[in-house]
Amino acid sequence: MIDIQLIRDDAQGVAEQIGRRGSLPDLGEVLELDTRRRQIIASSESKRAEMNEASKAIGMKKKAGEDASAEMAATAEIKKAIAAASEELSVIEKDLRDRLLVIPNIPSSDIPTGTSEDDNLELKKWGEIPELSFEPQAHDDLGKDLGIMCAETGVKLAKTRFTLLRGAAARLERALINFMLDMHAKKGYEEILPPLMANSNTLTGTGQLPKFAEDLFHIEGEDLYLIPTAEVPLTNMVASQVLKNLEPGKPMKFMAYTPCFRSEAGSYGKDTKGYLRQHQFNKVELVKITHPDDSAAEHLSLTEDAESILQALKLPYRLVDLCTGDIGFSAQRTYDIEVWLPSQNTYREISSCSNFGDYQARRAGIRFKDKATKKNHIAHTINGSGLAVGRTLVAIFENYQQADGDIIVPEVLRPYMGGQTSLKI
RNA sequence: GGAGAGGUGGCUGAGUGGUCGAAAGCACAUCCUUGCUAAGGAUGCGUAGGUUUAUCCUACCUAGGGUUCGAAUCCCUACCUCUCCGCCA
Repeated sequence: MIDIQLIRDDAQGVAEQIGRRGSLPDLGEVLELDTRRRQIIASSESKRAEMNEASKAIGMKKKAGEDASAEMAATAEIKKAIAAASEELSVIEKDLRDRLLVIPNIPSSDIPTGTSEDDNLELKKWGEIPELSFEPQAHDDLGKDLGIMCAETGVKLAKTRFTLLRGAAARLERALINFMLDMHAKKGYEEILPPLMANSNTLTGTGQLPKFAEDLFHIEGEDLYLIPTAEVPLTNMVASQVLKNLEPGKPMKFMAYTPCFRSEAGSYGKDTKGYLRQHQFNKVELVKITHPDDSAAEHLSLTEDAESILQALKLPYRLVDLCTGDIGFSAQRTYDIEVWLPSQNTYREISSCSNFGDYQARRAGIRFKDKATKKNHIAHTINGSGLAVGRTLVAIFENYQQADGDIIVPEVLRPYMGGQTSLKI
């Protein structure tokens, strides 16, 4: 949620900034509701004060053994007025909240304005694109030939967009998970093993609900959803809390390996082949809860933490600053890391690292106490994939493939693979 | 799933109809003491909203309804927790 005070101060300016995403939000209704809300609060609260006064007087009289029936009769009218006002108020507040919840975050002022990924800004490229003396094969063909990546079996067991890994691929996926967690542990992230389901309140905190319910798998008959990313449980761990020790330079850092579940509604026909876009995929997620003063710096360093995995695996990638039309609903700035895929002759997203500013934290009620002023303020939240495990496996298959269809195991992973140096036909 | 008990501030825990936003202790902060010394003392210390920004008002004792002039306290519902039984990795 964006700060209502910003809209009060300069609705036009806020609308224009959000408008950089592509469509201008209508903040007029919000502004009207906010004004009306404050009017009703003012009048109903003075009525309540009157009522409290009267009740207190009645109590005194009764205690003194006097008759208070006249005073008691007089409260009836005040009571009616309070009831009417509070009913209108609750309607207005719900309406206002519902509207605020579907307004996206204000994009950072210094990111490129644009309408699609074509307008994203490339910040850097890392690594050598492999010069192959043969036509590179797609990862799913390589996996199929090796007998270790079985799309048909996944479909048989569940439905389309499910894949079963076996043997060396299953082990490689597990090796990647352990490798990533071990790397990030050295950077001070605390490992978390969260629930894989979350309730609607939790999903509202990070912004998936109410607007994007159709992207989630819902558990029938329960207020529970399968998590689309570990961002949801990790960020909401500290929801509704006032953090006592959050200072600049001392962010809270969490990481988790979890499967992620996405309905992929609206992505029909996109990436239907292969292991790139699945209903279920593994991811190691990094989350930071930070002081507002250093969220930008912590965002950069979290992105570097994600990059360090690709560097250790020697996989070529590029770093992209997403434009206003491509960043997510809750984000104010997002750096995407895109890994090179030889069979597609292009870079594909493998990590998305976002700074949400105070947007998620306001929704989730994540605050910290400023030690100097003793006031509470809204914290900032940051998260990023470190990395998407399935897509990393894809990148290894493709970048480490040999002319004969074998796949070399990256050196840093060999200790996690029992010393195995290659996956062989 | 069956039976019972319960949900109060960062924590422990009093409070069963009025002056209770809530005793006490712990923790925390500032200060004092330094022959009670891994201590003693003083003071402060919940969250949010509104506004005429005042040591003013309002709301909040899991959540939502209800009774009452008045509810942390009584009633109903939901959720959650604990104990016992059953089941189970």
